[in-house]
Amino acid sequence: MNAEARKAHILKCAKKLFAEHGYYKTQISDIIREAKIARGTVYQYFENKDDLFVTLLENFYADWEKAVALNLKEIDLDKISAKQYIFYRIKNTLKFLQSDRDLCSIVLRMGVGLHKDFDLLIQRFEAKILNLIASDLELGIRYGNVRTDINIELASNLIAGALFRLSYHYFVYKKGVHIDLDAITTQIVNIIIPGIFVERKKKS
Amino acid sequence: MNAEARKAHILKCAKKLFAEHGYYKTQISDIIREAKIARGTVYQYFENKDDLFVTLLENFYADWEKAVALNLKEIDLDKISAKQYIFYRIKNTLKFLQSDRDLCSIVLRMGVGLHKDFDLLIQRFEAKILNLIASDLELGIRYGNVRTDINIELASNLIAGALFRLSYHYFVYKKGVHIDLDAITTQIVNIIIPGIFVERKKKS
Amino acid sequence: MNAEARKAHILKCAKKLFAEHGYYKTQISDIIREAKIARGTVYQYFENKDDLFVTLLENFYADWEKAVALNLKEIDLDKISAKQYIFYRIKNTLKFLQSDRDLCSIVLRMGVGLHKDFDLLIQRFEAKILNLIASDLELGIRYGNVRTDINIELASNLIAGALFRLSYHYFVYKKGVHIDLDAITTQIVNIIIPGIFVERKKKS
Amino acid sequence: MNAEARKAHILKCAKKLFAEHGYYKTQISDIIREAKIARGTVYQYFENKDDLFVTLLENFYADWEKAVALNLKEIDLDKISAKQYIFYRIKNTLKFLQSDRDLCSIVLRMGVGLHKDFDLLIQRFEAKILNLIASDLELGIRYGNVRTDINIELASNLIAGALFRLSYHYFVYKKGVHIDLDAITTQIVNIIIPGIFVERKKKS
DNA sequence: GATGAATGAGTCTTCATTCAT
DNA sequence: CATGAATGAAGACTCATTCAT
Repeated sequence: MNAEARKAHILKCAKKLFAEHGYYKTQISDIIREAKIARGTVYQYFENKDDLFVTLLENFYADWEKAVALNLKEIDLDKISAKQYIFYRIKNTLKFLQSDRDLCSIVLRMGVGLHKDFDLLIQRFEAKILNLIASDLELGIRYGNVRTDINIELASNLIAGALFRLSYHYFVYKKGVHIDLDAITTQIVNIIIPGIFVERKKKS
Repeated sequence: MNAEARKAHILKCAKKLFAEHGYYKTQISDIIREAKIARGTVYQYFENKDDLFVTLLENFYADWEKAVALNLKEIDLDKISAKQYIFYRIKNTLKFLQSDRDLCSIVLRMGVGLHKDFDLLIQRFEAKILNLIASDLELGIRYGNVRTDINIELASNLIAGALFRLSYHYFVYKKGVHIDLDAITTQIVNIIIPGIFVERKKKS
Repeated sequence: MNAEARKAHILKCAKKLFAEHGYYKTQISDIIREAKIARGTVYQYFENKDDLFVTLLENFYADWEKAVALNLKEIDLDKISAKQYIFYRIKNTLKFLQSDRDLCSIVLRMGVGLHKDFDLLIQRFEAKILNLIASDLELGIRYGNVRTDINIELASNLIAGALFRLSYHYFVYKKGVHIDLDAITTQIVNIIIPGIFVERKKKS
Repeated sequence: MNAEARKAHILKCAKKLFAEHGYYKTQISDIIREAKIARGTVYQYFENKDDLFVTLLENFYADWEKAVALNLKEIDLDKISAKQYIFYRIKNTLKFLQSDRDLCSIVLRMGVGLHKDFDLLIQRFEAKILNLIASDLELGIRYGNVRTDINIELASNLIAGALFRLSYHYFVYKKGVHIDLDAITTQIVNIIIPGIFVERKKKS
């Protein structure tokens, strides 16, 4: 196996383990066992464990950049509708993330990266929110407010993801900035409801 | 300080540090320095570091359960419209998450839990996606397809969050299950577009 | 409970635990749980854990001295045979050791004082030696060399105890001193055999 | 130094220290200082401190088994007298225990395994019993009851060892079982006296 | 005297990294 | 280049002892 190939091999094995057990629970010992190489060999190709992990992430981002650039080149803006454009963009984003489950797991870190035990606990919480949203949607369907062709599993994950990210963005990332909860909620509702709700002829 | 108060004090200090540096980068030494107590005192109130962390999470979930139960009691379903109901629900969810920034940071784990260095790298990726979405939205506004009253910062976080969660849900969590990317993308587009796009009189 | 009684109570509880789990595996926590007293109370009566243990041992030795002195006073050397004297002495020694099983266990430390696991391992070895001696005795009985009225269990423990102590005495305690193994073995054989072997009329 | 040799080297150093200071008072730090190796090296060869100690014991037992098997093979039962057989057996047992003073010290645990301080205390007690027995023997010699060719040091250790083991066996190990002290003492006396006492022509 | 929360020195153990072969 | 034994800094946890109430 030549240098290039060996480096790639190590990366692949490490990626799998990082995705499964997180950065801290993955030991060099695990990686060399998985890759069937000697302990010292890792350090021939990577400065240290950090470098190995960072290389993984950077490869991911480089791939992402390339994928986006490629996608943009393929689009002929004059020939497709805005809706088709959006469809195309979203599909390509999903396709990219789908192409490497391990990296997706690492980068999106939802329920990974800590102990298995912690993850389970966190997933329990997320499952609760998802259920709550799902039951609200079902309620809406029964009452005739929500469109019957909605995929509830998808819609509740979509809404939960949106709420989680917005919470993180406004409450953690932009800490200290004053937040007008009513204004934000109104915006969220305005964006989500039209796509979820049954269209009423008048005075909706 | 009585037992109850001391335990709460330790939890508070630990929470802050876990939120800031993640589980693994937070040492017992850090916690006792922050809490100004002796090493052994932590172990008087918690079995071990895990227990401390799990207690934090479990408290959070218990609080969440209580908050949801309380909110549901307050709602008089007959008196409010479906839209008002949604508004109320979303606002309360956000309010709850806003009430404890540290726990929000721990539980939503977006860019937390690993090294500062790794987090920055991951945030860079997320920022790129957010920018991409934002520029698409701006493009849409310029072309007259997207509503001009959309808050771009909010909308792009909403969409990114939705896409991240859906990717995680379908590609990581439901690994192995066959996924029809076109169908999923269509659903996503159908939900998001009505709230984002300018309503066209005909043939939109 | 007055001071005297409380001190005795603590000693009794500690003795039981030391006998069962050894010095190191017995924690102050165990003692105060057993004695149903507060942590600090132990230190009102004893300087430290060592002191507690040493007090136990010293009480034992003081009792032993008293018992021996008492026994000697009771004997009227002129009235009993040498054999009766030996009988009396041995019986009293055994009686004393029997009177306090916990202290006996602590002081004789055979298979106690370390982990349960270690003890089991050591007992396994001792059991093997005992079995070996017992089977030799049975062999001797079959061949008509050993007295049939011998209690094999007792005799093998007696012989094993003798050999263990002599080994310890000559090989550990008197380390460095030259040992003539043949001479010692001859002595041991000369002492043990007459009591074990069948008396032959001639040419034994 | 190859793996085999290094493991043996660690075992040897640990054995020496365990024999000298007991299991608990021997720290990993002591072992690595003695063996002139790094802390981590111990854990390359042994799971933990327990494993190190248990390995020592198990090696000892394995050696013992081998030694016994070998000895039995060497004996030609038809060619030696019963007395010679006993002599041979006892001598080999002693020889084996003599061959490894440290392990002998660990396994026989007489005055080892606790603090030096405790050991001294316990040895003081044992010395008292030994002296008592010795003085009884001297008394017997003066009165013409005990054989003059008896080695008093050896005989008193033999008797003490026998009594200690029997006490431990009947009072600690077989706790709960009813013990007939007179019967036991009679047996002991019957076994010991013939080898110690001067043979009387008549009316013994 | 009794209490038990607080203390912190002392230990074991882990694991990323090095380096001689 | 590959190897894997050796390293030792770092970190979690224990538990005898103290002391304010």
